[in-house]
Formats: sequence, structure tokens, C-alpha cells
Amino acid sequence: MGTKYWLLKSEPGCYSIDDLAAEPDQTTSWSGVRNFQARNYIRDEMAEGDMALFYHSVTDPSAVGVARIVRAGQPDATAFDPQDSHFDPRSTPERPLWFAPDVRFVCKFATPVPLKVMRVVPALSGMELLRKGSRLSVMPITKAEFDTVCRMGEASEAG
DNA sequence: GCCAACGTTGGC
DNA sequence: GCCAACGTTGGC
Repeated sequence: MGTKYWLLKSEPGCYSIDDLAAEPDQTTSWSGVRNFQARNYIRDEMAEGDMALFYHSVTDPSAVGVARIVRAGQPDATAFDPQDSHFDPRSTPERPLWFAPDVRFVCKFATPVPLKVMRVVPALSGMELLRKGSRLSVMPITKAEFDTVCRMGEASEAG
């Protein structure tokens, strides 16, 4: 199967692309996803080598860079930890309910691509992100959409 | 801070 | 299985 493309959403106040870039190996476990549809994408479709747009929600909502999936979904360890805010007693190591891929920093856009700009670009009109009420934190996008946003993110610096 | 949209829970 | 209530998400 070929490379797939994703959009990963995070509140920057919780975990930003700068946080990812600052990790010792610029890699983190994308843990804490607690939505079944997003879980299914992670568990069933996400694969090593896939690429992702890193999206900041809530505060200045924008696509801010690119990350790469460097390990497919593994049981989400935060679900097993009673001290963790994402603890879920329904998930056990024997029967894990939640999964997390490892993602690695690739680049930060020279200029973030705001949601409201994405909304008016015809090539992006099919994105789940733009749907009213869209709340998924992990969603598939097309290579064309991925390439378009990357181009927009880098274009401002060149121009 | 507001509120629409959505997912989840729980009573029946 | 239905559906109202509730909590959360996230744009504005």
C-alpha cells in the first residue's frame, strides 16, 4: 500500500509543533486520542512512512507543519496509567482499547496556513477539517491536499 | 465567553 | 433500541 496522508490536530497549549521539534529525538507517542473513529484510523490504517499535516486548533487555528509516522499504532500506555488524565480503565494491556502512533517532526511551515485561508482554496474544499462541526483529531487527507497545504506554508517565505 | 455540533451515557 | 441529557470540542 502507498503512503497515506493525515491531519493531526492538537491544541498548541496542550502540545504544539514546537514541543514536537523540541523532543530529544523530535519524536513522540501521539497518545491521548479518545475518539473511536480517530482510534480506528490509527489502529487500522495508519502505517510507518505515512505523512501528516500538524494542525493547531483553538488558538489561531492553522496548519503549522509536517510530521511523519515512524511507527504504526501501539497500545496507548496513557490509558493504563491511573495517574494520567487520559486514563481509561476499560483499556487493558491484554485488551487495549486505545492506540497511539509514534510521530516525528519533519518541518515547521515558514508561515502557518490559517483555517480561514484553507476554507477558500478550491483544492481543499473536500477536507473533513472544513466541514461544519468537524471534531475529529485524526483524519485522512489526500496527497493533493497535503501537497497544496505544504506549498502554501512555504510560499510566503519565498515571496 | 458563547454556542453549535457532535459523541457518549443512561433511563426506559 | 430510542432519545434526552450531558460533556466536550473548537471556531468565532
